Amino acid sequence: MPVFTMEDLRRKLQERQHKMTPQRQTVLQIFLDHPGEHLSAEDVHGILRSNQLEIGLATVYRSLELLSDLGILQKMEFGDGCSRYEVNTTGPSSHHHHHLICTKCGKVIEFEDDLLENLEQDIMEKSGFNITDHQVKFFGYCKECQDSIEN
Amino acid sequence: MPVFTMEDLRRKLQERQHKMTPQRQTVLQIFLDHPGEHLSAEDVHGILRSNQLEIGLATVYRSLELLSDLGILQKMEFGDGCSRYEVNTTGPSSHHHHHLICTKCGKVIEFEDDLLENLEQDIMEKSGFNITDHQVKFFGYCKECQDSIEN
DNA sequence: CTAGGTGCAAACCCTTTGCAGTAGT
DNA sequence: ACTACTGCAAAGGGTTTGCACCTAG
Repeated sequence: MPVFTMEDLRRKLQERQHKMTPQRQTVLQIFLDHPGEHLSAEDVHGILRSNQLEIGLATVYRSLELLSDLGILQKMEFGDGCSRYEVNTTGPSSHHHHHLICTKCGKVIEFEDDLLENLEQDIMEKSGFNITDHQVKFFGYCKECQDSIEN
Repeated sequence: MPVFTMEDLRRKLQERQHKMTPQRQTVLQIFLDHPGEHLSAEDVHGILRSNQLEIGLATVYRSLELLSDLGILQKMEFGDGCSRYEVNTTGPSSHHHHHLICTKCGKVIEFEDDLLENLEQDIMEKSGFNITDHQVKFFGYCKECQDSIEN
C-alpha cells in the first residue's frame, strides 16, 4: 500500500528541477488528510480556505496537474462536469480500486479488484497496445436510491 | 446486435410524449452512418454542416442528451475536454466493448469483452448496488507510438 | 390548438494563460 | 542570482439557458 510522503514529493520534484513550495506541500497534505475522497480543484480550494490557508485557485489547478504528472495523484471524471483527483494507487505492487457511481444521487463508492490484471496481459498480446493503467466505472443505483425508488 | 432504427426512436419518443423531429432523426442518422466513431457535439455539428444540413449547436447538444436519456446513445469522456457519444451497445443480450486510449496520440481503439458480466453480479451481491452499466478504459501506448518512442 | 422543440445569443462554469511580482535552490 | 512559482484577472472552450418563434401531434 504505497502512501506518498512529503519526502517522495521532494524527491520527485528534484528529479525534474521543480521546486518544493509550501503550496504544493499543502495540496498534497490535503489528499493525505482526506483518504478515499475524490476532490475537485474547487474542493481543495474550499478546504484550504476553511483552514485559513488561501492559495490561488490557478495554483491549485497547477499543483493538481503537476502532482498527476509526477504520478502522485490520479485524475478522473465522474461526469459531474469537473475533474477529480485522488492519491494514485496504481503501480506494480498495488491493488486497483474502481468506482460504483450512483446515477441518481451521484454518490461514488469504491471497491477493490485485481481481476483485470490478467485481462490486460491478454489485450496487450492481442492488440500490441502497451497498457499502463486502467479505469473501471460501474453505473447503477445505490442501496438508498433503490429504496427511495420503491416508495 | 441491437442497432437502433428510426422506428425505435419514434417509439421511445412517444413513450415520453416527446416529438419526432427532423433534427432528432438527423442526429441519430449520423451515428448510424458513423459506426465505431466517438463523436462530440462539435463533430456532429460539423458533419451536419458538410452535409448542408445546418442544425443549431444548442439543438445538437439537446438531442445528444435526449438520445442518451432514451438509451440510444451512450455518453463517454476520453479526457480530451469534451463529451463524446456512440450508439449504445449495452443491454441484456449485447456484448460490451471497451476502449484502449493511447496517452500519447489520443487514438481510441475498441475491443470486445464480456468478462465483467460475472463481476457485476458479484459486486451487486456484495455491495447492494444495483448495477445497470459499466465502462472500462485502458490507458497506454498504441503500436505506432511505441515505435516512435523507440526512435 | 397546444405542448413541446428550435435557433440564437448570452450566460455559465471549469480550466488555462499572460504577466508582474515573489521565492526556492 | 537564476529560474521556477504564485496570484490575479482576463481569456478560453465546451455546455447550458432564456426567450421568441415555430411545428409535430
